[in-house]
Amino acid sequence: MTSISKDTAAADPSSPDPGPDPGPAADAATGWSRVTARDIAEELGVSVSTVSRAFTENAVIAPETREKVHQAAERLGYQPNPFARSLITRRSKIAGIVVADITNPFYPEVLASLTRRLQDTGLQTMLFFAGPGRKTDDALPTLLQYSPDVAIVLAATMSSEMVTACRAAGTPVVLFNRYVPGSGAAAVCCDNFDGGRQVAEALAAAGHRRLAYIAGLPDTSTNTDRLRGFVERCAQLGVEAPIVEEGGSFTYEAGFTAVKRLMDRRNPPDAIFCANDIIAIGALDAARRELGLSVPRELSVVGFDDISMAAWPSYSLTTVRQPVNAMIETTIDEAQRLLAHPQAQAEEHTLPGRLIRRGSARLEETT
Amino acid sequence: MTSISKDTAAADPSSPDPGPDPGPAADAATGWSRVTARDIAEELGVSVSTVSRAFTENAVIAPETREKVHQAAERLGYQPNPFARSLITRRSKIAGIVVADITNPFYPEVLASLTRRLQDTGLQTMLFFAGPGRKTDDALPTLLQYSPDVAIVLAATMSSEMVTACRAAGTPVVLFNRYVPGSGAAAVCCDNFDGGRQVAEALAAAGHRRLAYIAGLPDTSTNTDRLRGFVERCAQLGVEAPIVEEGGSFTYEAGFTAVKRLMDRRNPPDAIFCANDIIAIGALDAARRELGLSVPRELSVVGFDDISMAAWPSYSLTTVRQPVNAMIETTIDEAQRLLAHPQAQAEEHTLPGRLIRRGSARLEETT
DNA sequence: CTGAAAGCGCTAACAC
DNA sequence: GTGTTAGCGCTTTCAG
Repeated sequence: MTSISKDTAAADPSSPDPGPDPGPAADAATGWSRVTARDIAEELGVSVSTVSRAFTENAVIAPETREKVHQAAERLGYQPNPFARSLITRRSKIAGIVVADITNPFYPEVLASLTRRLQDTGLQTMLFFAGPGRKTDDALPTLLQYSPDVAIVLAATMSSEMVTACRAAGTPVVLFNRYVPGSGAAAVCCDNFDGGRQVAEALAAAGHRRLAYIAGLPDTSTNTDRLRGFVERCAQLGVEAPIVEEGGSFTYEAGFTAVKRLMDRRNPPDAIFCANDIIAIGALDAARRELGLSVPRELSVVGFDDISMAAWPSYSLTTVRQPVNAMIETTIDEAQRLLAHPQAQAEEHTLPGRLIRRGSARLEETT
Repeated sequence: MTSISKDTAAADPSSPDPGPDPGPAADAATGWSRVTARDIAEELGVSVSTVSRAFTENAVIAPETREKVHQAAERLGYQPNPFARSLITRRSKIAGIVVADITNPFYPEVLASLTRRLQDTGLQTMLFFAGPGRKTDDALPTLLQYSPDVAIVLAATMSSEMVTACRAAGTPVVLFNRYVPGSGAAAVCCDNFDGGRQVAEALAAAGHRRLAYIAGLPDTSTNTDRLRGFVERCAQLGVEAPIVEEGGSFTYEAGFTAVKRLMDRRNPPDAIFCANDIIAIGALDAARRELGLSVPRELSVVGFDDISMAAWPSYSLTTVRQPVNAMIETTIDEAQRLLAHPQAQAEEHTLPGRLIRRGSARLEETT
């Protein structure tokens, strides 16, 4: 697969070779050497169509012809030009991924797995960064230029007009870890609501009396659903309503500063549920290093995501694990479904999360 | 024969629009539909060439014509198809980025800044993941298919054959944070050798007597250069040669386990220089949580990179800061230079790093 | 300054 | 099964 046209000297009898033979279609001046289907066709004395067919699944072509073409291609270093191809097929074999917040370690992890899985499916990834400062909607026209077979939006909201525009352009959109109700965009999420409930339950069962929530970016479904589940379950269990402290964003600093405000209150909480892991880690650091608190003896901290850092001994963070791999599979499936059936109704998928008990929260009833 | 044969008859003066009025792009607000240059041309009664010229810098076209075209384009939601364009211009306006190790938080940070800066330059990013398990060389043929205007390789080595293949295909390669001597690939690195020297100097000056180095991935220039600078400077300063402990990879776990082996020795070190930050953080965690050591009183730990985590209070890691932004600018400049002058000699750029003194190392002479 | 014509490299009918 | 013929949407000579 690594071969490049090297020793194909005999191919072109007419041209006086300047130095080492660059093979067919070489442009010595620019350094450009791109082997085309025609080069292969001429080399083999077949038509370009035949060469094309050799590289098309389910094309009618004699097996031995295909083999011959593949060999020649290998030898001369030919690969079909995906741009020319997609001009006709109207399939770009490209997935456009929009990332809003790479600061949160959850997303590099997702991005890596997602891209890899996409590659396995034959889709290459084009990456677009939105915020901060750049809205998702702004990144999308550029993305749409490339008419990707699917647009996957990580950690960001988008306007329903934009979703409509994408669909009009034939590009299905799948939101990952967000949903925009009524937008018509497909979405794949962890069950944030239930995750919040699980945390409330575990914390209440362990006898925590005064609960708090450190919020992330307002108006995001992840943030509000986790909170809603948490609050609602507290109410059901007869636990006093949690204090809600605005973090403002899903960042380390948000958690770091919020926890200090929280513990400054007359009546500080004995357990804090954070909108996500990176907030929780910030909170943990501030609690221990700045406030000198012993975790979990004096304060329990719970996160959400289960990023790899959560398992590090320094943090040993109790958290709700998002089923990332399942979410990725679902995302890819949904994308393929939407691509295959352009008229299909976009679906919102919700996958269950699971509370991972580590050391940052006291979760057994103390005796 | 030639391409224009579709509506020779029907496309006369005022074509009566069938049904919904505005023609090909009803949703002006949403900004996109599959509108082609021809739609604009017909709408305006000009030729496709003119439309094309309106979107080409330095093309000869009347300013008011260009304006007219732009307005129509805006109104109908037209954007040039980059694939069709690049078929002719042989410039894809795409940067191919190969990432090997996203586990190391240094790279998401780089990736984000790099992609953003590239976007500012008018280049979109295609992302390819190599290892673990997938070699860089394997990712490159796929990348080359898209004939990106530049290939940027993060954190990975590649064979010089592959570099040659890329150049032959007209794609300049810039290695970021690695170099492969004699490969002919351009490279942008922090001065790892000097970084190692700086650490040796600071550690020696503070009176540390027994030094150690936790190595990362063997045979990478980052790893070996940092070590070389460290060892060499120690020798010059008359400090006993550092113990070298193999970590095996640039990971948290590598640091975590290596430090335990190191401290298990008869004659354990009192200062450890780690091949990068994430190793150092693993080492720090193991030293404190597993071995119960007080840092920096009983053990100094120094990293390399200055990832954002290094500044967190839990770690407060003393480390050598890589000049990431300058490295990115250099990378982009070098890429553009190589693209503009295909025959130009690829250069290896080395930018100075700086030791950031935080709390994980005792760097003043104790009294 | 603009339009007509000729492709870029490829796939997709349609013949044979 | 394979070749021939039309384009995909665009840029680019080359006339005028």
